[in-house]
Amino acid sequence: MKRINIKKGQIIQHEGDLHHKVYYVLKGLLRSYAIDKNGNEIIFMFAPEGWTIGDSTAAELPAELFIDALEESTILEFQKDLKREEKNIAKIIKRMSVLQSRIIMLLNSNAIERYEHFIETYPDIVQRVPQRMIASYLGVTPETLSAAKSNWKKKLS
Amino acid sequence: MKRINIKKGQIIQHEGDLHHKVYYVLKGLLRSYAIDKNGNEIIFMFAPEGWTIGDSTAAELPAELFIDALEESTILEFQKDLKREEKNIAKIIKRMSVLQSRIIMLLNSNAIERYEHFIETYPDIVQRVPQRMIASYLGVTPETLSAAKSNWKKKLS
DNA sequence: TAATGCTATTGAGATGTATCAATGCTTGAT
DNA sequence: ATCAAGCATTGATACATCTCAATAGCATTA
Repeated sequence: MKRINIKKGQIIQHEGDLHHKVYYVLKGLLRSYAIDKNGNEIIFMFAPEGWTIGDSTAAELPAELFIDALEESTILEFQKDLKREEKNIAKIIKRMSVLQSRIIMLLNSNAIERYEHFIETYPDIVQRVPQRMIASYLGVTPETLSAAKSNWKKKLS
Repeated sequence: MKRINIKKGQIIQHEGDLHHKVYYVLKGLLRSYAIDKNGNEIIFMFAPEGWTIGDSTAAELPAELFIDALEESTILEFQKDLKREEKNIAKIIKRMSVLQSRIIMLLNSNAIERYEHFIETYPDIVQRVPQRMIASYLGVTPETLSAAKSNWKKKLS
């Protein structure tokens, strides 16, 4: 276990890396993301204080995602270890539920519904990341999210 | 642990059920699905022989999904049990990887790319379920999937 | 102060997908 | 054999989202 300070923009896991580690965020904000065939960032998750990131893939497999810091952060780095993960089995199953809910949301909701759900679920993160990254997390373009918000406000008034 | 035969169409888990069980498929084909606000089925997963279904949610939480049989099936029913799941931690983490990949696919691919990926990944299932259910799993309407396949074949020739 | 880069917004037009209706096909039941 | 139900396909139209370009705001830096 190692305590590490990382700067904004610093990448701590590259796609294809083999030796997996798990990161617990003490302070700051990290994200994981993929790069698609057109070079676009696809944001998979955000990890603020108290979250763990880098744990959804098997240690034998190469990482599919990059992980970097969106703010100056302090993290704890752990070696991947089934024994430890066994102790956190309840937490892992809870995270599976979250992934399941997100899949169902992606299967049947539109841009504005996804955004509403996001701000309800992660109100703190909304303030801390650029809107274009939220758009990426939601699976829409920044322009679409902006327009959807605009229509949404009109409707409310 | 109980061995159970179920008929095509029979529902073995209802949304909102509290006491969770896990089902291992010996023979046949099951699926899990949600019903959205418009009454549409949203298919979350298929489970043919050798698969486990009903394990992605915490036992304390009410089920979000229905589970039923798409073919006459034989299953083993287990009580949910963290001790047993600890032994399968590697399997659970592998399933998390699958969910992660599916999310990334839903975030950035269109109907035909999703379909291509599906038939490569689950070639056996394609033959066994109606196409409208595959469309639901992919997050598109049956009409869109049908049209996408048609365009796709034209492109190939 | 001015200049640069990053971001959010807006609009126009193109593309993808949904909705609705009609048709023909297959399957299972009577 | 007939009938009914479910399914896949097709086409027309509406809607959602994407792409591209222009603009303005804001922060950082020269």
